[in-house]
Amino acid sequence: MPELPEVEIVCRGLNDAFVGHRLTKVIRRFAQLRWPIPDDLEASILGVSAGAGPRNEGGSEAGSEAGGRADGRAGGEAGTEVRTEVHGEVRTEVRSDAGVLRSVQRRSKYLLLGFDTGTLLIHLGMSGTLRRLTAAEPTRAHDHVDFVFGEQVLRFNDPRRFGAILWYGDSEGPGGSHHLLRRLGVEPFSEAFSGRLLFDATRGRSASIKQVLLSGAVVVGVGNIYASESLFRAGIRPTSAAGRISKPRYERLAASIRQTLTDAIAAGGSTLRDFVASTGQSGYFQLQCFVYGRGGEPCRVCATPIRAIRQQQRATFFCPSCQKA
DNA sequence: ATTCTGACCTGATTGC
DNA sequence: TGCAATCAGGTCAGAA
Repeated sequence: MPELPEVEIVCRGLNDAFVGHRLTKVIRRFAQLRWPIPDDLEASILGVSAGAGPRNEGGSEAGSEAGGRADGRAGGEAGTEVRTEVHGEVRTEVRSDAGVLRSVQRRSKYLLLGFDTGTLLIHLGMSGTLRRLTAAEPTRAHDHVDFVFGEQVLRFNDPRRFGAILWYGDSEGPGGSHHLLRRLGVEPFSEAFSGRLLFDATRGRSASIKQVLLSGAVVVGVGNIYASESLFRAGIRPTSAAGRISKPRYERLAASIRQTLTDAIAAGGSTLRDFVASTGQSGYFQLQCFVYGRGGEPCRVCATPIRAIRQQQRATFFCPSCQKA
C-alpha cells in the first residue's frame, strides 16, 4: 500500500497527465470498496442531474477525439447541460468544459481531484493503484473503475478493496470540510509541523510514540514503514511513551520524518508489493530501509541485530542500541 | 478522552 | 504438490 510518498508520486503523475483534460465517462465495474462508490458519480462530476434522461446517456461521446485541447470552437459540440443550485434557485446553463479536471491535490493519503462541480476523493487503501492507459487496454482482475478522459483512461485497481472513491459536491461545502479530512493532523511538509507541535500535542499521552505517529491525529502521512524508519533516524524507541519524550528529541524526530519522506519521494516511492505509478511504470527502486523488514539483521550503523516486535498488531522494527527509550 | 480491538478484503508467502 | 495458517504498506467504528 502506498504511504505518503507513493501517494505524492501518484498525485504528481495525475497532475502531469490529466489536469486540463475533460472527463467524459465513468465506468464502474464493481462498486463495493471500503464504502460504496456512488452510483451517480459520473452525473455528479459532469453536473448533470441523475434523472436527466436516458437519451443523453450513450451518444454524447462525439467530440472526444479532440485530445484535450479545448480552445477550438468545437463546431458540432453541443456542450453539457449543467445545473447548479444557488440559494435554492436552480440555474441551468450549457457548459462545454464540464468535466474538465482542474486540479489534483494530496491531503494526507487522500487524492483530491477538483472539478467545477466538486471534489473526487480517492484513497488507495492498502493495495490500490491508479494507472494511465489507453481506453482499449483490456481490464484485469480488480479493475473496479475507469475514469475516461477521451482517449486515455485512469484505471483504479484494488484487490483488497480497502480503498475508497467518494464524491464531495460543491453544494456540501469546500472539500476540506469532508468528515474524512476534517480531523486529520498537519501535513509533514507544512510550516505548522515542528518538534514543538509534536511536544505540545503529546503532553500527558501514555500511548507509544509510534502509535501516535500512525494515528495521524498530530501529523499525517507517516505509515507503518516510515514510522519505524523515522524513529530510527531520530534515535527514539518506538515503544517510548509519547508524553515522556523531550522537546529536543521531538525536534530531531520532526526533522527525521521530513527527511525520511523526502528521501522516499526522491526514490520514486518505495516499491514493496504492487505499487504502480499513475503512468503504469513500476520498477522504482526501494528506499533503502535502515530497520523496516530487517529483523535479526545487523544494524547498518552499529551492527547490533535489529529487533522485530508488534505494536497494536503492526510490525515494528528498531535497533536496541541506536534507539533509546 | 484515550486506548485498544475487530473489521473490511485478496494474495503472496510460509510451514507442515 | 497441496492445503492451511499467517502476514501485508490503512483507517474507521465501536468497545473497554
